[in-house]
Order: sequence, then structure tokens, then C-alpha cells
Amino acid sequence: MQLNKMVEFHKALGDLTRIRIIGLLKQGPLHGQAIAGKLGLKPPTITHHIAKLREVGLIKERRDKNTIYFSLNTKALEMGAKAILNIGSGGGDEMEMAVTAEERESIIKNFFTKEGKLKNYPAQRKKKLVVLEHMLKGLELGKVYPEKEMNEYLKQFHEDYATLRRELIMCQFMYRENNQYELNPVELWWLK
Amino acid sequence: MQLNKMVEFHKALGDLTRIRIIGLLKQGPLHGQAIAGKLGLKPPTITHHIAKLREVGLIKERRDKNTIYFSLNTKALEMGAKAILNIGSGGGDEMEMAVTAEERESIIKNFFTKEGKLKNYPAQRKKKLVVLEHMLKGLELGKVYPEKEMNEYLKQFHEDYATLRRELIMCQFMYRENNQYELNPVELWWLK
DNA sequence: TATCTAATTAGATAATTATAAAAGTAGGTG
DNA sequence: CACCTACTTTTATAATTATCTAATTAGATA
Repeated sequence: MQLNKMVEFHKALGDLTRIRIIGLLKQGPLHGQAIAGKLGLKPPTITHHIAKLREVGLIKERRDKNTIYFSLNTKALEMGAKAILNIGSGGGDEMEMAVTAEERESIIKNFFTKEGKLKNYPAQRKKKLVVLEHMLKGLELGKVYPEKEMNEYLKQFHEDYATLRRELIMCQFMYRENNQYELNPVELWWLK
Repeated sequence: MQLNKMVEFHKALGDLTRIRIIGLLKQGPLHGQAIAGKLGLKPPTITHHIAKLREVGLIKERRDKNTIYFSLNTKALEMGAKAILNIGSGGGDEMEMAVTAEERESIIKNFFTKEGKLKNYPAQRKKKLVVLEHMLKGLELGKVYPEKEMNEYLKQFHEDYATLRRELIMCQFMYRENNQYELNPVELWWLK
């Protein structure tokens, strides 16, 4: 995980109110005013904290009439919590830093054809991450993809979908559970 | 883990400089000026950050002449990181809050004889925690205790050392690794 | 003792942020 | 349409904190 994301993740948990919200949501979905009531705080404060948690992918939400039910993305919590344990083992040259929007654009232009095919696979870790992220933009956060569907999707970028699939897992952009694939929300919170 | 400790733990990790320090120490011990040099910061800044990390039990140190070598307590990191995953499952009535110094003193007075023997074992979780913590004050942070020595130590409080030993593990004040016992620095950072 | 080195403390500044009051928005209902 | 409810945005304030410079402490050595 990129260092900045890791910092944001722990910053999100480094607040008593947000920890208490997590404790509440662990027991099941709740709407904003219910959270405010249980914690003795005002609704705007809850909005503020939910936004912080959402920014790091910890919140799922479902709307019912006027009421929004917030729930905890436990998978994201788990992956985020464990990320610090593997710090430095990313095979990277040193500590990873954020990539600027310009760099990102240039990398994508260099590695993809006009038709969107992957020309070749970057060796440099930083570029690899940008390329993998780019290919995930057509997938949906929270949706579960069977292996066959995953293969079909990746084939649009390159014949060797198996390598791509493996790389996605290795870089932790996706995780696999009994042959089904899902986006890792901790790495990909920026995807809408 | 007490909620406040959990907040402090994540606050400690919610800073880019401290995450980078952890990344460095993961590779081996370093002294203050070396860390400052590698990160491009001044020594006082490193002192500041090391103090934050030490407060939550993440730093071990060894002195050699004038130089202090800091290293990472990886076990503490691991236990702290995983604590959030078990939030709410502490069997507690609700969210645990800090115990005041007065409460603590009163609980200890009630459950121990003048000679330091444990009169009976509290049922209420809050009191249980205080009692267990109290008995650990004679142990050393970072030291490894063989089972036999552990039993001897606990016998000074109660004949039924096996129950005490089990409770210490269950409440995560200690952890066991191939029949050796060690204090959990995340729970017990306040011990000296 | 004087001196050197490494770490810490004290004090100052600039940046971040948790909270709430007040105003605004968006969807649902009479 | 007017009205209600739930959430969000804006703005302000108070508290926290990351960083530095300058001064201080602590230990080792000559």
C-alpha cells in the first residue's frame, strides 16, 4: 500500500469518535441521526467523521427513502489494518511516494495503444501500479466477479489475462475468495 | 484493548514521518541522527516522533556509549494493528472507557489483602482488568518468562496460578510463544 | 576538568482538525 | 405546491501538533 494511503487510513482510526462509530457499525448498519444520538453528538459532526472514514474505503451505504444507512466495510478494515505489517516488503526500491496526475497520464499514454490495448508490461514498480489501476476503472467497487468474467474483462487489455490477474492479486488491488475476485477498497477508494 | 489506547495507537501511525521511521526500523536498529539524516529532518523532530511511537509501545532501545539505537517492537505493532479487528468482542457490556486513578486504587484495596494476596477474582470486566494489571507490576517489559517462572510468580498472589495465567492471555496482557510468556507492550506501555 | 557527541527540552510558529450553529440541499409526502 | 425529514455544506472557534532554533542534559573521553 502506498505510504500516503496508509497514513490516511490510520489517521482515520486515530480519533475516539470514529473508533466508536466503527464499534457501532460493527454490530450492524445505522443511519446518521442514530449514530449522533448514540454518541451524544450533532449530525454535522457525524457527517464529518463518516466522510473521513469513507475516504479510506471503510464505509458502505444504502439509501432508503430519506435515510442513509451506513455500514462498515469489514474487508477494507482488515486489509488496511494488516498493511502496516508488510511495510517495506512491497519489493520497492525504497519508500513509495504519491504519483502526480501528470506522471499518471504520461504513463498511461506510453503503455496503452489508442484502442486501449496494453502494449507491454512495465518493469518499474511505480509504472506497474499506474497501469494496473488504470485497467480497473471498468470494474465496480463492492461487486464480486467470477473467475471466468474476470478473464473476459482482462482479455480486452491483453491476451495473457492470467499474468494480469496474478499481478492484481500480488499488488493487492484485488483479492480472491473461492475463485471469485473483488476490488480491494483500501487501495482503490479513489474509484468514485 | 481499551478504546483510548487504540486511538493513541492509530494516531501514532497516522503521520507520514512516523510511518517512514517504522519502515526504516523494520530493516534494523538505527540511532537518532541516522534517522534524521535519512529523512532529511532535524534531531529534535526525531525525538518528538520516537516519543510518540514509544508511548504506544512500538519502540525498543539499546544504549551504546552516547548513542541510542532504536528498534521496532514488531510484536507490539502486530498486536496493535489487529486490535481494531476485534473491537466490541471484548465481552464487555459496551465500549470500554478509561478508569480513573481513584477507581483503580479503590479496586486494588478491595481485592487484595494487606499482604498482597488476591482475595477473590472480580467478575466485572473493568475490575478484572485493574486486578490483572496490578499483578503485572513486578514483571519486566520485553523480558521472556518460561512457564515455570511464570507459575512461581503468580503463586505469590493466588494458589490457582493456572487460572490467572489463562486470564492474562485471554485479556491480552501477555502472549505465549512456545511455552514462554511475555508482556504485551501495547496494553502495558504505561508500565514504566 | 574541559571537551566532544548524541539526545532531549523549551519555546515559537504554522498547519491541521473536531465540533457545532446556521444555512442549504435533496428526496418523500400531504 | 408547501412541508417535512435527513443529510450536507459553510463558517467559526478552540485544541492539537509537526517542525524548527536555541539552549540544556547526559555520557564518554582526553
